[in-house]
Amino acid sequence: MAATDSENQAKVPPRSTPERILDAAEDLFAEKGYSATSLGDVADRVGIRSPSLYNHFKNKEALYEAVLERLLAVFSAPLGELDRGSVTQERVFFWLETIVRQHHANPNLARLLQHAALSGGPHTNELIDRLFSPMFQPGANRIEGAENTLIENTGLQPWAVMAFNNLVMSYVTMAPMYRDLLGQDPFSDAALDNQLNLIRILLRAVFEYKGDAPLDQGA
Amino acid sequence: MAATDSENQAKVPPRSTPERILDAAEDLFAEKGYSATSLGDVADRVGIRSPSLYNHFKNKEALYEAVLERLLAVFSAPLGELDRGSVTQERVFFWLETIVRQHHANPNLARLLQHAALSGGPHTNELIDRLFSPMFQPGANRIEGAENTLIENTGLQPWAVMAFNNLVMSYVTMAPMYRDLLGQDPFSDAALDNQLNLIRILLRAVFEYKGDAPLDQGA
DNA sequence: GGAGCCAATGTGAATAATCGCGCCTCCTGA
DNA sequence: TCAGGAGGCGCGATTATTCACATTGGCTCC
Repeated sequence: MAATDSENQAKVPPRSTPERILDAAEDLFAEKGYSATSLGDVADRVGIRSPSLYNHFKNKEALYEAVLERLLAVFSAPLGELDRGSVTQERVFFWLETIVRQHHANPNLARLLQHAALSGGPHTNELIDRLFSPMFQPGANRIEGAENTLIENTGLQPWAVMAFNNLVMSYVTMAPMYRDLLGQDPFSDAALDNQLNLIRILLRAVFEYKGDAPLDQGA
Repeated sequence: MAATDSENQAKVPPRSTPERILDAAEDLFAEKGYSATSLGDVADRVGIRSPSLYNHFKNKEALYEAVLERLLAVFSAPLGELDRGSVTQERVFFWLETIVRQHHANPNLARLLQHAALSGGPHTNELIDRLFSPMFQPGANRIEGAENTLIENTGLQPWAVMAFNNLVMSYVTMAPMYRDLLGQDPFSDAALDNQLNLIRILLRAVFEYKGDAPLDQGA
């Protein structure tokens, strides 16, 4: 039903100026980080002069906030979706798959978050809270369907959550480095399948690990 | 004998000015990235004025190169160490453990690399080659001790290499975000143990995965 | 052991470019 | 007609970089 684009009606023919500014700013903030992004670059990409930006956003920080807000709105939906109901291996995987696909479709949130983790910047703490708190909520990620010793016995559960999250996000932020090494466009459909397959394998390990037979040293 | 410093310690060589510049620049480049780091910040941290930097380094880019070179010298040794001999699960784990410990001891390489992956910067391609090529060398990472179907059948081997590498590096670059959520200093010894335990579990999954019983959809 | 010298290393001042940002004017379309 | 949105202009701060200059420490030669 989104097929009303180029032909007949008034909706969405050209994006509005604020939207085009947000688009450009999102890409640039994600690539260079907050402080290294200049408003001149943003304006150039939109096709206007930098003072004109101030007709739409109070200042650089407000523009950054708006970019964050728009990204968070897209990603917040699936993040809280695992809270309700029993957490089975299948549900976790489909939850991860959703997030992976979302990051593939728009890699900018992961990139922005990585910049924030490295260098700080405005609203970093708020950003962390809104993205990560849902995942570490007491009750979230509580495995009920299986007697998983990983969670209860070794106390590694939050570490596993962190690891899988890092896996998904660092794929986006680091993949360009592997383009040559993998011999594949990291954002192609085939690459996405490969990444999902590997995640499935690793997820099985976490779910089925019973704590027996450590590699070669006492736990 | 040569103890003319403060006490009678044998070794307290006061770091030379170039070394102190490199120390400061490494921290700042790792935190803010190349372009967002100002030479004034570097000079301030050393305790000199920024023009004095030019007595020791040709320009900002040369300083950055020197920082990279010094870091690569530390990390290049274990990277090529897996090339020779059979690749067993134990050897891979100890190899990973070495790298993890090195990143914990000096997180700056991972941070610098992450900045380069996101924003580019001088010598990024060279940096990628020198760090990642050894891992993807034909012959490297060739599992001989076990009949691992992951490698040969599913073609996921380079993806697994990439995933574990991302796991190690993104721990360093993202861990600060999890400090509150994990309730632990991510760079403490206890945290390091937890990370190593999880890596061990995931590594077993990759080694022992035989390709049977995909989660719930045909391979 | 001075006198002279040079290279190394620091400094402040100056330059040109770029930055975020405010002011003010002009154009356009409803 | 009129207001919103774009551009021109410019201020003040910061950037990398250069230069002229002061100070040092060690070297040689008498």
